Amino acid sequence: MMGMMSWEVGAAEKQGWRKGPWTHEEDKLLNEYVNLHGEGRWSSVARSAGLNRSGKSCRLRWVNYLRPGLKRGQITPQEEGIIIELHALWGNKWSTIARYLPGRTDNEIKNYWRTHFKKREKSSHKQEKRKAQLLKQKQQQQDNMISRVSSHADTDKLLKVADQENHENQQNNITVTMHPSTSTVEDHYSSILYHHDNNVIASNWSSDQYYVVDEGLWGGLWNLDHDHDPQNDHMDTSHINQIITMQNQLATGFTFGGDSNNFYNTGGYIF
DNA sequence: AACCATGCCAACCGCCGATCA
DNA sequence: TTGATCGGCGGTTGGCATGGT
Repeated sequence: MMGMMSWEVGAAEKQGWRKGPWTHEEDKLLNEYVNLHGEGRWSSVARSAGLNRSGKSCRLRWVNYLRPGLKRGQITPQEEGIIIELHALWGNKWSTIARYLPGRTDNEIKNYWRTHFKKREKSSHKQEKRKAQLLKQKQQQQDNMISRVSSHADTDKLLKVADQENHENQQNNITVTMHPSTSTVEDHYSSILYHHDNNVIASNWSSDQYYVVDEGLWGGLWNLDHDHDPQNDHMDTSHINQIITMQNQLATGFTFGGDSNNFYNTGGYIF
């Protein structure tokens, strides 16, 4: 990456860029410049504003500290709940999670998570190994599912896929439906629900989520690798909460080690 | 009072993908 | 097509504050 040297902070010292905490004067210069010319072109901001800082450093300072509308102070219990839920959905996608917490930065959320939840995460490290094993085992099964579903382009065809799945799963008493809240074909790809005796036992929501049903019951592992981007599909928090509620329902249907509110780190079968 | 552990947070690092000439 | 540049991301570090011994 030699071409990146002028941008990389790692080269800051070689370039003579200043490092370390920002001074009030530097903040003032950056603020004035961005207010006048807008965000972007960070490397020229550094030069034009008379800042002896790398463009990357300027961007970071603006995004995490100077940007208008940033919230200060402690993360509220409500916000914590959202962080927990969205982390359960997407893992360490801090910038994605931050989009659902107005005024909070990805850095802030990341720091908060590290401070408050990292310890709990460690305890489930062993369980992660088990999950990885399961993942490998089921990869082939999952690939088959992806190729089947992604070959269809509209809802009718997707419903046929569901029928096909139903037929294949008849022996196990498993039925397949589409999640009722979906409105686009893309959503349908990621919203197939699996039922057993009228109970939802698995779903395909989110790229990073693998919902494993009780091994004794079915042994299915599904992940449609739907690359969910909240900016593109305009999903709001209430929709997220619907999904989370659904996930909690799913969780209670599994053989979980902890309560459904804490399934994200209980070593349950969602990961 | 001094030391240590821990929490917190701003800032840096390294990498990757998009864009552009 | 290729290399340079830019923007953004997640991971990590280091310094300060605070509380306990």
